[in-house]
Amino acid sequence: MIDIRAFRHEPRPFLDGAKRKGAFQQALDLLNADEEWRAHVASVDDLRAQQKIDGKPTPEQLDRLQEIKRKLKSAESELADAAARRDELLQQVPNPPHESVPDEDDAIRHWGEPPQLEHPKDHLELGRFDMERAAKVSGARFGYMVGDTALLALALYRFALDRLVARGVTPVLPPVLVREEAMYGTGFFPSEKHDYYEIPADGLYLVGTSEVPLAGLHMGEILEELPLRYCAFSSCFRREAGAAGRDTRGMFRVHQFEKVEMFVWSPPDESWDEFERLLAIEEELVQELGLPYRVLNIGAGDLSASAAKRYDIEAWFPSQERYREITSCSNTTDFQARRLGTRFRRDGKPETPHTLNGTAATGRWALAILENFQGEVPEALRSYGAPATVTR
RNA sequence: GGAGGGGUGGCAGAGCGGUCGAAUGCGGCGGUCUCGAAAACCGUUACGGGCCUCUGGGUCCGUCGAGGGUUCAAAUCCCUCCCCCUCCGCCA
Repeated sequence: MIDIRAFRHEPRPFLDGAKRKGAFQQALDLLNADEEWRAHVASVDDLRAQQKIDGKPTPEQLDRLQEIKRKLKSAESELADAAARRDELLQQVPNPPHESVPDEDDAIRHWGEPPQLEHPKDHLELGRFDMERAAKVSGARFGYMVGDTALLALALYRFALDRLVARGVTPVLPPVLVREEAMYGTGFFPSEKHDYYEIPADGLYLVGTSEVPLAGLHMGEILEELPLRYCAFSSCFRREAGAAGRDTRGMFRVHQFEKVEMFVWSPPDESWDEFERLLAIEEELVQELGLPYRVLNIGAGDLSASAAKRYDIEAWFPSQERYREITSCSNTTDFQARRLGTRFRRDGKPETPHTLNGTAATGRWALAILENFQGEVPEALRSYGAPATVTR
């Protein structure tokens, strides 16, 4: 959520930002709801102050105190209503985009050359994926990766983890089943609730990304030292309810995949440097694998509510003859941290840190590797257990 | 899954209807002492919100796992939920 006090103090940047993300009216409404809320806070606080008394009250005092109690009851319920309206709007006002965010997606850089292939085979023809049996066992949009293909994917995750650890990033194997609070705190709920799997019997949810358990790690804490740089390997689960009819072939878009995700807690004044560093790490990984790609500076309208800026890397997919997303990294500034209730101490005073996240490898990378090199495996992955050539 | 025991400040741990945001100890920070340090001693040390502000702060309100309730008054009494620990069972 946004910093309501900053918004109150200087509304313009937040209103402009909300406008770019299509939530101008909500921001305007919030300003009014907040003013109303503050009026109610004042009257309730005043009544409570009158209610204070040391020791036993005299009979005359008792009459007055009972009268105050009655007034308080209605004042408190009005306050609760005002707070609910304010909070609901507060959830809807997005993090303003950074000034360098364009209106439309902007390809800021290309690297590598798409391979010249007469008749490129796609990943299903190159690797060993068993989609039919997965459908039998789990349903549509699940897949088995078998043999060399499984080894390729595992080598990829281990490679990414290894490069990150070498940079001092702390590796984590997180829980992937989380409580509702973690989903709210990270901003995936309530807006995208239908996109994730729920375990009703236990009130838990399967995470769509390990960003959730990584962000949740320091929920409600006051951190003593920043930055904190983590990466996690986990399975990710997405219902992708609205995606039917698109990318249905093979493992390109499935309900379950594995991912190595980076997550950083940063002091506010360093987060834009951290952000560029995350992108640089992603590019180095993709470059070491030799995948041709482009970098997109994502347009304001495509940003999530929490992201102030986002870079995607899109790798070339020969079978589709186009660039497709393989990473996404965002600076959510203080938006997500405030919602999580995470702070850090600087000069003895608590402040809200910035959080950032970015992809360091996913199963989709394995598809890009198969398709771009038509079954040959990049040197970098061979020491992590992948065969030189993937056979089916 | 069964049976017990607990959740209080950075940590440990008192308090069990008003004088309690909360004893005491440890830790942290500042100071005295010292060539310096240790020890000792003195002081200080939770978070959030509203309003005011000479941006140093002032003032009022809230917070003792979370949410409800009883009461003029709740860390203390009642209800629901969450979490942790111990023993047994089960399991990788």
